[in-house]
Amino acid sequence: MTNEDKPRRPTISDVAAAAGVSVKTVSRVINNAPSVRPEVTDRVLAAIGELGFRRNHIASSLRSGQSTATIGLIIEDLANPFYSAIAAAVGRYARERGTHLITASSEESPELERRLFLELCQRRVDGLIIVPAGGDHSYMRPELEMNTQVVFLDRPPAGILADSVLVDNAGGTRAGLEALLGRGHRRIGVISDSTTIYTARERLAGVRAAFAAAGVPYDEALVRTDVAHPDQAAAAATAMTRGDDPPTAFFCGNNRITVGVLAALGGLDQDVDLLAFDDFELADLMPRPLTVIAYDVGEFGRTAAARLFDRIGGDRSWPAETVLPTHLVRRGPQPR
Amino acid sequence: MTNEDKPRRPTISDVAAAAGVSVKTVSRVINNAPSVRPEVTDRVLAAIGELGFRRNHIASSLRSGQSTATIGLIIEDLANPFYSAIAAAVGRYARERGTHLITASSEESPELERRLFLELCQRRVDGLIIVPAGGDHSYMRPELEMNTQVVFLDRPPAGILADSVLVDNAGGTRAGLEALLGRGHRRIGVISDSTTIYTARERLAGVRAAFAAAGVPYDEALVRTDVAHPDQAAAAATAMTRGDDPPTAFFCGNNRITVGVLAALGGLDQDVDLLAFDDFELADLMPRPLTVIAYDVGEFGRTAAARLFDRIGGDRSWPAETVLPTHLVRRGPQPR
DNA sequence: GGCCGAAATGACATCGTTGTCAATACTCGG
DNA sequence: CCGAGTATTGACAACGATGTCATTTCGGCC
Repeated sequence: MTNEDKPRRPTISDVAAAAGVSVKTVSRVINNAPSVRPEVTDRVLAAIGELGFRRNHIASSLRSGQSTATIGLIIEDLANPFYSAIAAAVGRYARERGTHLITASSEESPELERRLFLELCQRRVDGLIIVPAGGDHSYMRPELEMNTQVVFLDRPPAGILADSVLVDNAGGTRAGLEALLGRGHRRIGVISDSTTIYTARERLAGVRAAFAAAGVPYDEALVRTDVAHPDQAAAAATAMTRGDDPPTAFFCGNNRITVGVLAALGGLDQDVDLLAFDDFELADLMPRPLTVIAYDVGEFGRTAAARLFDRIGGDRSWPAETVLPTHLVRRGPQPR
Repeated sequence: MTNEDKPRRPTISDVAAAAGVSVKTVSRVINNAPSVRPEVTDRVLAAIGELGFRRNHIASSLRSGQSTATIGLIIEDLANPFYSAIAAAVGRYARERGTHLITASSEESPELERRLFLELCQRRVDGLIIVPAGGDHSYMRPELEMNTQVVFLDRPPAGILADSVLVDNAGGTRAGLEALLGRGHRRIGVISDSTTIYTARERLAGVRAAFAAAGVPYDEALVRTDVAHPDQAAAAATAMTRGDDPPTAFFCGNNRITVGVLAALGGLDQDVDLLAFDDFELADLMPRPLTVIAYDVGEFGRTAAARLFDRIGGDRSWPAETVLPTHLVRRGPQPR
């Protein structure tokens, strides 16, 4: 005869009934509001414990209207260590501020990015950090005007004004290439992601600048763009090494490409030198010389998160672009 | 004089006013409910477009009460590629079902796990996938009874009955060790995570079983547990190799340990053989023979997600334990 | 003892949406 | 042209919490 088959969660009003007080008093106790006698507080807390009551965060944030204590993160692909490092940093930063994180992968599709963004807005996240896939973000404008905060990470916004946190793609790449050139390399294979992507364009610009400054011709035959997957990078590297007058070094435009090129070169051709944008964990164990254009990815994520929380906290200053520096690190076989 | 400084989001009732219909009719249009004349639908849609209205998902799920179209994922550390691969798989599976994912890292703390779990329940997630850090999950019982679905991943629940999805830790490890023993190794260093962790215990059991079956003594001096960080693993490996009668092979109990051991061994001692639980991306480029106990991590996550969605969909069958098989893969320098 | 201000408490409206149910409009058959 | 049945629409309550404001209670003081 008990209706245990009806597992309704206890509400604030169940607690009120059990404790013999009004719902408002229960609300006060839950929120540590003043003006509740200790004795009543105890009674309410007892009822809460007994019923296993937990405040419905949904209802709470609907009523109070302001904060859902949730932020969104839209990245390209969580399985990519670069992005998961960002997600981890952002998640930790958020957690330290009592905020939860909804992560979504846009899979590099502008359309999906847009859908995810709007869905997260419907959930009334307090703000979003986004690594944009699309080239036009004017669709965000209404949401921005309605007080949703957005910080762009790794790539700047287009068509709207918003904070962004970037790395020094061109400068880092140029410095890296200058190092390669300084080591005597003249034929350098360049493998890049799609030039629709900001970072790829910037990095290629860095390549060109370095070549130009050194007076080395930019041989189109040694440049391959639109490489979206390690396998394609491997194929491109293999093709280049098979040509006549093959490259003596490669520039890998991102961590996915580096993986592909490393796999293609395998344990052979120890002489081929590598310059890679993005550091990675096992870099030192790679069987060949390797210079990485490195930066603190955790810091990258934290910086964006800090900016976002400033905005959520009410900062209405003019949007700013923050650029993180890179530095070169020699990896691979350590000379002993 | 305009009050644009008051960026209130338009509500369903603003739309109703603009379209000259009742809120209920707007609600019908939003939800594709039948019985709205096309002409009225158009009028409402026009108003929606004009005002930039977006349904408040918070209010919606509060009212309808059932689903928030959100699930939670509690893992140890999103920065670990193993967990990020899981998160990516779960996220994708969820997204394909119109569900969002809140990811949280417990940092291997039972207390934090508990807090995160309860917080996510307060947000009324439809269900959770959890890689538990704690050894007692009876605190979850009230929530389970109130219809929150939980699937345990990688480690089974303790103190409650719930679905779990595991891998064949003991069997996989035993098979791997048998391979090592078959290759003639007799002194095998074993480096393991804390034995408070289920997977570590199971894998150690697999080690012992393999040793016992082969009649090889289990030398405590070559066993190191409670290794939580690559640096500790590196230190442990270094210490063992410096002993007299050093191991000719190592078993690395998880991917973090493998990283540490690889770093410690560096490019030297090409003869030291490695057996590692968990495959990893650059394994083939490692400078030494390597056997990995591999399994499909994406499948692992998807299996848990599928189970969870079955539960959310109403499956009330008896909780089941699913065990994924492992297989051995030779990695490292390829014989040619 | 009675009065005053502060503390404690509760009644009720409200957040933005959807469920219930009643009211109205329209269709078709006879 | 009427009535039955269906399609369309809206009024109102409700989801579970909190804000507003009124009311009650209490301690202290003259």
